Amino acid sequence: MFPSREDLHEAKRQAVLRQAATSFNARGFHATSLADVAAGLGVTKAALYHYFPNKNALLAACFDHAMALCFACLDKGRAEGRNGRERLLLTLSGYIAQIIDDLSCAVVLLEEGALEADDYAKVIAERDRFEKALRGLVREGVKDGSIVPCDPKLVVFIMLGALNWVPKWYRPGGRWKPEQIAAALAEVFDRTLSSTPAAAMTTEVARISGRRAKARAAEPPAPASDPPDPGPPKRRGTRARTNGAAKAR
Amino acid sequence: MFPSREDLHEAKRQAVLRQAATSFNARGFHATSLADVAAGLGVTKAALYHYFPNKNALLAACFDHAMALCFACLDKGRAEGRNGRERLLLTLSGYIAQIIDDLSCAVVLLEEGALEADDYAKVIAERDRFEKALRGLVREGVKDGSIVPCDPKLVVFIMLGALNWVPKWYRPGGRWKPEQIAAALAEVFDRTLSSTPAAAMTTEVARISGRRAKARAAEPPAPASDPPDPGPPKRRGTRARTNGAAKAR
DNA sequence: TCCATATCCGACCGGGCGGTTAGATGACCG
DNA sequence: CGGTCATCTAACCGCCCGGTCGGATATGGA
Repeated sequence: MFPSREDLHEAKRQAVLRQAATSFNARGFHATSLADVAAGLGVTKAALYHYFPNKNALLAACFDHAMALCFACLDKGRAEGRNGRERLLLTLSGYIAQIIDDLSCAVVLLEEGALEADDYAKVIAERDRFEKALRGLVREGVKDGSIVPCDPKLVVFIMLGALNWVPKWYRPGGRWKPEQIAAALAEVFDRTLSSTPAAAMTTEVARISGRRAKARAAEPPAPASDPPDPGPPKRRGTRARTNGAAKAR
Repeated sequence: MFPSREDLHEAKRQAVLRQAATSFNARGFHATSLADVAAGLGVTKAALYHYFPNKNALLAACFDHAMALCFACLDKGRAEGRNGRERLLLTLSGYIAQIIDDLSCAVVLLEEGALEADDYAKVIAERDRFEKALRGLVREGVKDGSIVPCDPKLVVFIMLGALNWVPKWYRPGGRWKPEQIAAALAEVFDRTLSSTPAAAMTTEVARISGRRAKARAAEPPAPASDPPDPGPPKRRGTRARTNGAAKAR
């Protein structure tokens, strides 16, 4: 028999965690009782205590899981992107997929305050590390010319805000499929950051083709130059041209 | 004597509301007890019941107030902007100032679920109206050429997400002043939406000059054309040029 | 087969919170 | 001065929720 005793235990633990994350996301941490979580699994409250010592530990585990996923996205983005902008947008695409698809433990991000002091410190530290890494990608993009000069801290805040807000309006059965949303957001962020901003964006998210490369990664590998951004395209492509230096300093 | 009996009552009511909003924002609705709110005002729990029938009514009042401010911003933006993009960005600048400065009742937006059914329906209806209006501004901007073709619904979601996230990272005593943040966000959104995106943005929010026109409203009134966006500037200004049609459909 | 252990349940406890009530205080008005 | 009403408090109630406990059932190893 494959599933050993410990395997089963771990599997159930995961199930509890997922259910808890779902409930917390739906109604908020404080508004969710352990009885709610248990009911969602068809067991009673007391059963949960076989897998977690208390409610706060459950929340902490949600955060840990979410942060782990964040860093996984970061690694993937770093590996697959060809310049700073691509790496950043690939990372964020992954992040959003995680938020939408994965029953998203992540969005619990809203209730950090509910954590106990030491758990809180740990999560915040991790989150800071993640944000610092994103800012690093932005700086990288500015340096290699794929991203316009900007304040990395600010743009990262903006993007994370937009992403973390998604669960507020995303409707699982709705007309916008997760991949479409991820692609659309990447497109908008690309417009914001790219040193060669698009002249137009998709006018209907619902019409974005299913499989669509994110972060412009699949665009023709830029006829001319390579990894560092192609710079102003030869002429009248799908890119807008920015004018002048100014503001930057 | 100026303050009549009713005036005093109303003033205290407002004080209760502000305190409640502050507490709700800080710790969340469910995590805030009425005793907390009362303590913040130096009174006891029972006193609050002279001004609000129950805790939920308090929350509902917060939402009402917040939504009223939203529509005030909208009116102001509509009146002062010279094209769709300006009107939109002015509105959002006001919105953010409200969130940051005004002890922000608004951010309670996160706990809508805590409202009772009928209050909930009312707030959601108002919020939808507001979002619809913003989308209208986007469409307007696309039509008058100040905003690139895009999906209005999506970009509004993105912007509201970014804005509603601000309270998560804004620190009252910090290096970024509220006006700087408002200006910086407007600049980034401008980069995202403008049909003539800037070639660079501010690289340090903390260095943005105090009084700074928002939404590009104060830029030289565009030597040539008028209200509708100046279109691609004559040559090498501070604006990037976008290339081609493509994507739009 | 029998013991040890894991799993889960029903019942319970203690505390905290929303909400109520009775009464004390004081301001206004005739 | 006396009555009325607003204001606010202290004390209390009932409920719900996090957490615990003893016991029932099942599972697996020797």
